[in-house]
Amino acid sequence: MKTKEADYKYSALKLKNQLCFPLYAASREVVKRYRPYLEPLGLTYTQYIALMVFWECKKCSVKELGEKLYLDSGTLTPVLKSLEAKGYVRRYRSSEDERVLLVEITEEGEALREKALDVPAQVGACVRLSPDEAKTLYELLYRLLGSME
Amino acid sequence: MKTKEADYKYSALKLKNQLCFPLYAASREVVKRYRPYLEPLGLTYTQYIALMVFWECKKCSVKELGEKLYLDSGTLTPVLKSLEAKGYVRRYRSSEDERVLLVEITEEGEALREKALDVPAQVGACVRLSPDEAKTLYELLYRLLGSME
DNA sequence: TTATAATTAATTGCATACAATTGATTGGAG
DNA sequence: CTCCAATCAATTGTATGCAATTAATTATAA
Repeated sequence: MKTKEADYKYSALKLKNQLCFPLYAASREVVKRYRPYLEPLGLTYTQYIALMVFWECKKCSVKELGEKLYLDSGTLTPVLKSLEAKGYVRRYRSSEDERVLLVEITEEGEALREKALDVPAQVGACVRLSPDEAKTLYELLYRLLGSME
Repeated sequence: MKTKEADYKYSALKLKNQLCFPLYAASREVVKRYRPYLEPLGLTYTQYIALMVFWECKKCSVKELGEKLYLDSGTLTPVLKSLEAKGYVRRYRSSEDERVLLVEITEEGEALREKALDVPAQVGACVRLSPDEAKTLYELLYRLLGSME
């Protein structure tokens, strides 16, 4: 087989022709940018986005949280136990359905919201996309997520 | 503080207003879609993209591989040892510079390329974005990656 | 009612990711 | 030539992610 034919045959297997790879790489690179700002708050990125849910809805079940974050109990259980150990959430079984574990934010968890106020802007400053580009990227990512249901 | 004022104050901390979150979620969801197609080949996604590099360049150092994949030796060392255990790559120190570990694809590794030929299209079928959308997303992701150097 | 199916978290096992450190080797300044 | 800094991979320790299984509880069908 000639080189050019092989190039064509295998072109779909080239890293440069993948959509998933820059998605995977960019995701990790951006998450890394959170560390300098979250570490002083004693939070990891996963703990931070979990808290973000509780800052908005105060209380929800592990299942609901998992649906919002696209994570399962295998990942969330240790994250929530860690947040509970830090005093930011309470965990307890629902009295109406003992299968359901409810998670509720504490006063300390609420207070952390103030300290996190600047995090989005600080991380945003690391990412030099125009507002238009960021908006388009945002919309395409949600379209991608929605297209995989 | 009134509710509307609080809404405004904390709007940057809402999950829906994050660019990173859909990036993080979409990345994991897409990587998950590889599993049914990579498992029969005995590969994980990380092993697959590492092999993708070797299918193109035959041989490179851990450092070079890390630059291409945005991964460090802490992640790559076990991945490469696993690929070596499966017989897909060889690992050896450079004779010119003993600090450098060279990784080279084997015949078995080359052969796997044939079996992986359909993987990109199979995963692509799970993602229903138009060619234009996919192209724009691809470009924005690389722009994002480049903007964080 | 009662046996079975479905639901929900937790657990287990494995494979990353990555910061920080270590160890071996090389390069460079004086 | 000789330290000393730099480089490179491996190691260590921590925190995910996730598939698969388990355990407890609830819903449902016969």
